[in-house]
This record gives sequence, C-alpha cells and structure tokens, in this order.
Amino acid sequence: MNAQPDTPPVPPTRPIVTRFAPSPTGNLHIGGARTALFAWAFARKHGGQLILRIEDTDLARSTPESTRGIIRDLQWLGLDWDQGPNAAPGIDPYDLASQKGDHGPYFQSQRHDAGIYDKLIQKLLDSGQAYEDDGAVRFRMDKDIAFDDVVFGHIEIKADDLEDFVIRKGDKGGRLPTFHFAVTVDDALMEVTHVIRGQEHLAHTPKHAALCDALGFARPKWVHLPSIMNADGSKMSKRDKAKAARKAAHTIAADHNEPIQSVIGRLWSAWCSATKKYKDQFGKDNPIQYTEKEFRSAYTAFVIDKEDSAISLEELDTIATTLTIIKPPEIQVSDFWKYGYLPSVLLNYIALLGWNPGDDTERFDMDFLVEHFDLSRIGKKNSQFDRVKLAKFNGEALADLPDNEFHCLLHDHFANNHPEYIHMLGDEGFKIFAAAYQARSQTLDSPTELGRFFVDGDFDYTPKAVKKNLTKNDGEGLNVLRQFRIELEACGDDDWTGDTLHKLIESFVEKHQLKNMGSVAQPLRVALTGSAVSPEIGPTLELLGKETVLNRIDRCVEAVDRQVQGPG
RNA sequence: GGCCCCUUCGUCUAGUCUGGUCUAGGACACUAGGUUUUCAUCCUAGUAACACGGGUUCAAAUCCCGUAGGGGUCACCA
Repeated sequence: MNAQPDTPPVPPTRPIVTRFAPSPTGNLHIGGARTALFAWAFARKHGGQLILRIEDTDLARSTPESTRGIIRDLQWLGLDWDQGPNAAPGIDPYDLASQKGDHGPYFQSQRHDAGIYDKLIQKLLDSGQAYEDDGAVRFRMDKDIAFDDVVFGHIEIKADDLEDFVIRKGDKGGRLPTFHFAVTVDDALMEVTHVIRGQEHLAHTPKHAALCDALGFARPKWVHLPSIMNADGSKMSKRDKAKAARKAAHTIAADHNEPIQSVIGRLWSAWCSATKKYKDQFGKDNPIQYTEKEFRSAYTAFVIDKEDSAISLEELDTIATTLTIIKPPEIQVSDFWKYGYLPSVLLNYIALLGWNPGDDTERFDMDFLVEHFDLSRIGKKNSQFDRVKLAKFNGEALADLPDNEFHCLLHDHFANNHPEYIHMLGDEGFKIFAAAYQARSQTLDSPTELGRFFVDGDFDYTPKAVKKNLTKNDGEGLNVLRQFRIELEACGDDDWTGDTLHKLIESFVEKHQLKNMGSVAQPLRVALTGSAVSPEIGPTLELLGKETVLNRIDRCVEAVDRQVQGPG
C-alpha cells in the first residue's frame, strides 16, 4: 500500500475523444459517412471514445425521422459510438435515461432545455463580450485570431475580415443557441480532444476559436477534411438526384420532340400501369398513391427545380426509379444500401478518399484501418467520387463471398427490393439464380439488369445477335436451334437439370460434328434472352424450365422466319 | 466580390516537410493480346500526369514568388 514507484507517475494524458455531430435534417450522406468513419477510426486506434451528438438547434428543419435514419445508417455501416443516443432496437433515441455516457444529454435541443447554453451566454453578456441585438445575442469578434488545423496548418485571420455573429437566436428561432455556440460549448464540455469535420467548417473555425478563448475553454485540435465531389467537380448533394431526374425528363422530351408536359403525361400513364402491375403481382395496392393532378403538379415542380412540391423529393425519386427513367446517382448512405453495396466495401472505398496507408494497399478491412489510421496521412485536396471504382471493389468482394453467404445477401436484397424474382423462381430456383450471378454482379442489384429475362419473356431480339448466331451462313444457327429443340422436348422432367442439359449439348455437338458448345449455346441464348449473353447455358435452361424454354424457342424461330421472309 | 484553402496519369493517389535513388510507383478506367460455350472473371502487355511562368540551386514534382484554374465561406442553417 505504501510502496511508491521508483519513478514519478506518468502524468495522466487525456484520452482521445472524437465526435460525430450531424444535424438531423436529412439522410446521412456520403461525406458525413466518411467524417464519421475517420472520427471512429481515430478514436478506436487510440483506445479513445467516439461521441454521437445530434445538433438539432434548428427547430424548423430537424426531424426525429432524420435522427433515426442517421442512426440506422451508422449501424448499417457498423460504426459504433461510446456516448450518445441509445441505438438498441425498441428504444427511443430521444429518451434521456437511455442515453449512453456521462456528458449528456446528447441532443442539443435537450441541452438547451437543461439551460447549459443560456448560463454561458449570460456570462458573455455580463462581461461585455456579447450583446443583445434585436432579440438575438451577438458575440464580438474584434481581435485578430489564429489557429492551427491538423490538416491545413496554421491559419490567421485579421479582425477586419471578421464580423460579430449571432450566438443565440431570437424568438423566431426559439432562443436556441446557434450552431457556432452550441458546437463550441459541447465540444468543450464533452471533453472532445479532436474535432474531425468537413472542410466547409474551416472558415467558421475562427469563430469557434474565439469563443473557446472567451469562455476559458481549452481549444480542441481541429481536423478539417477535404470535400467529396461529383465526377464533374461539383459538390455531391442530394439535389443531384432531382437533377438526374430532370435531365432524364428533358432528354425524353428532346428524343421524342415533344413538350415537357406531354412527357409528364406519359410518365403518369407509365405510373398508372406500374401501379396496376404492382397490384396484379402482389394482390394489394401500391402503398404510394397519387391523383393525376398531384402527380402532374409535383412532377412539374420537380422537373423545373422547385423544392416545394406536394410530393417529397424521395418519393419522386422512387417514382422516377420505378419508371426506370433514371437510375439516380447514389448520394446518401441509404442509396448505396438500396443499390446493393456492401457496407465494408463502401467504408473501404471512402476511407481512400483523402486518406491512404502510405503504401500501395487499397483493399483493407476496418481492423487494418484502425491499426494504420493516422491524421498526418489525410490529404488537403478535394476528391471526386468514382462510382466505377467503388463498383469494381464491390464486385470483387461479392465474388469472394462464400456461396451461401452471397445467396443469403442476395435473397434479403431481393426480398426487400424485387420480391417478384423470388416469387417466380421459387426458393430452389433463386439459389441457382444466385449462383449464376455471383461472379457477374457488381452490386446485389446487378442481377436485375443482367437477368431480367428470367422473369420477363417480353423482350426484343438484338439484331446483331440474331444475325451472328441464327441467320448467318444460311440460317445455320436457326437449324441447330430447331434440331436441338427436338432433343430438349424429349428430355424428361427428371433430367431437366443444369448438368444433364450441359451434357446433352455436349453430345449433340459431338453427334453433329459442330465446332464447339457455342454453336448450340449461342443460338439458344438468343432465343431465351434476346441477346447473346447469359450465365452458363446449363443453369440458364434449368432455371427457365422446359415449358418456357420450348415456348421461347418457338417464338424466336417464328420471329426470325418472319423477318427472313421479309415484311408483307 | 472580400477572406481562407487547394492544384502529380481521365479518376483516387504514392512521392513534397527531410531537393539528387522519379527516364514519377500503385489502383480504377481505357486499349491490345491470351484463357473461356456468350458475358463476367482471370492472365499478360500498353497508352497516360508533376497546371503555367519566373526564380534559388551543381541539381526541383519536391524550396520561394507570381499567374491561371478549382473549392469553401461570408444566415437568428448546420
């Protein structure tokens, strides 16, 4: 007990504390996800703490739905926090008693209710560093100020370039603190050591530094991250989705040489038939219902870039996607989820935007990131988001998955997004479908583009594919198709499996002295898919089923014959 | 516009602090060839960058100055 160490005790160092502080005014977008990732990685690397704090000081724009969405997206990504709202299922994140950590509450609206900000504002008022202005409170910015940023270095601003700024809103804003005041106070009170956030806050940091000084708080280390941009160099934003839909509408108008209103009219018809199809397929009404008037006015607003439409951006986005007039650009974390990216891959890819481990390693998991993460390796340059590279990473990760894991993921994805495939293929069929597309999928959604013909026989024949595989050389392929149809018809139901059918083709090739399997497989592909592309021919035949295969061959032969004989 | 920040292949980047080993490396994309029943995968090879102009130096992608271009910010939004 009284034994003292020989050496003086090491002075206690402050544990690393980072925070992610979104404002709940929309979904978590990709830039926010990277900020969260870096804050998470830095805290984990140093055995520190990550705080999730919700900055809901904007009464008009903050919503509980956004808070829940952000929490859900962070959980999907696998980024966990040590202090903040409780994300356990069934628990209301706003519930004070359930929040984790000693520095709560973790919602700024709740902190305001607790009087945390008003007390400090009064201090500034009393000392003359702040003053009342038309119901609001402003902070005096009358001195030169300098600060150090971990990424951008030393920055100095002259007093002349600074202005007094509001720290507490007036009655209209509920007398809540502004972002600048709340963020400064909370970071200090929550003992945050490293403020990791987007570069858009760099220009605000002089305010935060001055506030820290006036309040007598130690300044945290500021770490500003460069922005993530679109391929064209513009900033990534959810408005891009509307932009894409708008562009699509205008493109359709131009292609058909018709006014935009008539395009919207056609979209309405398309929407009606999509709704009807939904009902036929699922036996219940489409949960999204509009009157023609609503639809037209909302879409018009959408197309001419107005936010105040009767239908929300998200719903219009859904419509545009349903009608397949656009494949909206992925912007928010939930988009990447919806389009079948793996969270581990998304995280890997966005970690590479502005950071790298210093060698040529590009594919890594979060254990690697935590081990190697270092603030000094964060770059200063904005980076463009390259969906093609992400897709490649994702495709490789999917291909590397054990079969059964891929099957489960694909099944979940399709159950949520394209249940008609599961209905039509059945559980056994879906297994074959998954196996057929694992190596061919860049996302869990890819099989819908590649394998639509499995559930939809209403396709046109690609002229090039018909010529090359059927009509060329006096209809060589067409003859093979006719003859092979006979063998298929003779095939018993028990023999209708991928392996047996594959062998059937092999022996047919041998018997007729054909060049190779392609001589049979390619004509079949055209008949079955309309194109020259499908997964392996065996599983393709098996999955389609005997009846469908024979019908499609007949339909194809007929169509090509008609075409060869010419019109009339 | 004021202020702040940034600038290496088409894109993400290594290299810049501590000038020479950089005739600038990797990845994605692209092109060509090979494997494959198609597609995808895979293998091999290739095209491709230090924004521009001055300086400092024996030597500059690396240091300094200027120009151009880009981004951010300038709300009782965050």
